[in-house]
Amino acid sequence: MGKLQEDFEKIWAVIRRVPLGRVATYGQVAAEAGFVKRPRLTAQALAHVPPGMEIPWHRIINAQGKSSMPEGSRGNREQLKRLKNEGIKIVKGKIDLEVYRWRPRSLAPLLD
DNA sequence: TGCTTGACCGACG
DNA sequence: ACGTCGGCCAAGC
Repeated sequence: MGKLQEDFEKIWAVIRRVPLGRVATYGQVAAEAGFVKRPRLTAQALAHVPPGMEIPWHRIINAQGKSSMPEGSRGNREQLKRLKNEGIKIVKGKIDLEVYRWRPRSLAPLLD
């Protein structure tokens, strides 16, 4: 396994902890996985999720409270649809992070 | 080898 | 509520 692949695993592990009905930002996920200031690693990890792997990818949104997928794209609609199904309110394409952001017990892993 | 591009972010004006 | 900038770093060309 390459190092990048291992990093992806850590990111995916964090994403799997985001509970139903809540969301997390790219930067938040990266930091929680031990990669501060590397939100793009989360984006990359999501883009490389193996087919068939079960993971709540739709709960990851950007720091502006919006889906980062191209507006109007299939993925974008699918994401918003799933979030609504989980009871999340979306006003003008935006989610209130103050209300729906996932708040884990530990802010960052001290181990690795 | 160098430059551009990303499912990004926070600070600043 | 914008637009810009610098930080970040793997991939593709």
